[in-house]
Amino acid sequence: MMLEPERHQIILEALKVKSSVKLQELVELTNSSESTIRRDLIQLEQGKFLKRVHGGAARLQGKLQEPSMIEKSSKNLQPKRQIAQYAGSLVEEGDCIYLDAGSTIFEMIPFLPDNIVVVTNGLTHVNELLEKNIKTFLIGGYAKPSTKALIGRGALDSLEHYRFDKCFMGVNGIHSQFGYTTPDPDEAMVKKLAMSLSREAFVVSDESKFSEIAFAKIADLHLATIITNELDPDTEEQYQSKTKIKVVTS
Amino acid sequence: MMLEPERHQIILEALKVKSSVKLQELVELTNSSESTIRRDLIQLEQGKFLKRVHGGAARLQGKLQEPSMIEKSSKNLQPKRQIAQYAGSLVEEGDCIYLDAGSTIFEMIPFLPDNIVVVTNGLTHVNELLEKNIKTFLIGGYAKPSTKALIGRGALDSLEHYRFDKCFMGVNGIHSQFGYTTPDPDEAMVKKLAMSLSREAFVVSDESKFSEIAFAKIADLHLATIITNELDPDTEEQYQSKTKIKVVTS
DNA sequence: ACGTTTTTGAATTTTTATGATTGATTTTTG
DNA sequence: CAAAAATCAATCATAAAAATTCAAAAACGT
Repeated sequence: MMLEPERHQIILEALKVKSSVKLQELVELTNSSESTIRRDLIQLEQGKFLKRVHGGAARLQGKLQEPSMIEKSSKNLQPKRQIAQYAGSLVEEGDCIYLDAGSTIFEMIPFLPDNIVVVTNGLTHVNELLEKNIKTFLIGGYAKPSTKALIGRGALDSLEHYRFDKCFMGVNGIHSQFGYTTPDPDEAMVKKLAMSLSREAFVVSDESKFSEIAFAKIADLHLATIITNELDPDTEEQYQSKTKIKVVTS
Repeated sequence: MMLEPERHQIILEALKVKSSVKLQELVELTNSSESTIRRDLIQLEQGKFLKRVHGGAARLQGKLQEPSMIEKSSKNLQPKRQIAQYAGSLVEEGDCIYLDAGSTIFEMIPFLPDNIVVVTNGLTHVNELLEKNIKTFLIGGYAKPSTKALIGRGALDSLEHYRFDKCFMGVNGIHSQFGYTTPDPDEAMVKKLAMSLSREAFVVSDESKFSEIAFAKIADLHLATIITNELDPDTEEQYQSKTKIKVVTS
């Protein structure tokens, strides 16, 4: 028999060689049954690692698979969606909110009510927002090629014209002493300003960011409510004392 | 048997070599039946990957194509693309330019040098620009759902922070008396401001916009150089007297 | 070791993709 | 302009694959 992550690895590796694989090939490759492979494919599709087609699976174009992405299987992605769903439920009709760039926040969009106004610095969010008929404003700024976030002076200038009921932020590090951090100082400034313009700020993050420190500081812990999934009790207690945390359980 | 994505890939590869393929060729290439290929072609046409023609399928020229297509002699280029190519050739290395939203201006992007800075209000332009490694800034503003252009007060505020060597504009009407016009007043304001911030302004348009008048006025004729394709001699003379016109011939 | 939960594989029903067939439409040919 | 040839759209039967269900096996925590 074969462990689940090992099979997933084999499937993704097979898709690196060819742009599509037949289900039967995967059955032979892994010595598992059809049913098992099917279940694997369902999981991997949900995690946006591949596209399922009749007869097998195909690589999805547009997304390059980073090695780090392969390791985290769909197990880490289902919780991510749960967090997003909860965060989305905090937004009320008529709200005016700021959405930070990045994939974590992107996941929230399907769960937003549509009678709201959204301001964002995430280029990738716009199509999704407009399809939901949400009134969308973009701030200006330099379009960062890697993340398609708008940053820099233009972004800060644009932001100054707005005030928000709520804002939702992605971060790279959450640390009890150093607060919220992210690698790019320019991005940090945008996040910091957006938070200060909001009546209520939320940091949306999975547990992997806790006790991490990135290069540039955004703000102190107490300036936002953290929305995350299950933590080990020690960590949870440690942070509960510093700021509000909402733990989303399955 | 063969998986669907694999067939699709073969079809698209075939269209990279030749500008059109016969259905029968695809049948042999893929060992599938006519019906299957027909169904594939319908799908691919719906996805805007090709155009279906009697007897097979043809490449469509609107989409972004491989760099090979840039090398094609100008005689094969459609008028719109010819105009775009000429407009692109006006941009010099080191320039800082403004690109208006809209499909006409979008066509210019493949013909731009990459050592430039671009500011734009066209959301759809950004991906294309970044893929060419062009330093790209977006202005802020309301994201208009139909055209994905950024307009409104946020757009005007953002623009004020920039100055441009050149700007390239799309318009809906060019009229010897009423000047340049476009249907949306908010868009007109953005265009007007961008033009006034540029050392040199260019209106890029095919001949269909001449003598047309849309609702909102952008600017007088003499404030921009018009880049267009062949006009009837009367029209050309009429406008020559009011502003500079570059007529691109095949 | 025991009961519980999760994972797996086989058997089923349902759905889907395919290729052949038909008649209609378009293009080519005389 | 009409007849012939080619291509197309629509329908249908069938074979392949997907979803569903259920029981056995493995992993897990106590």
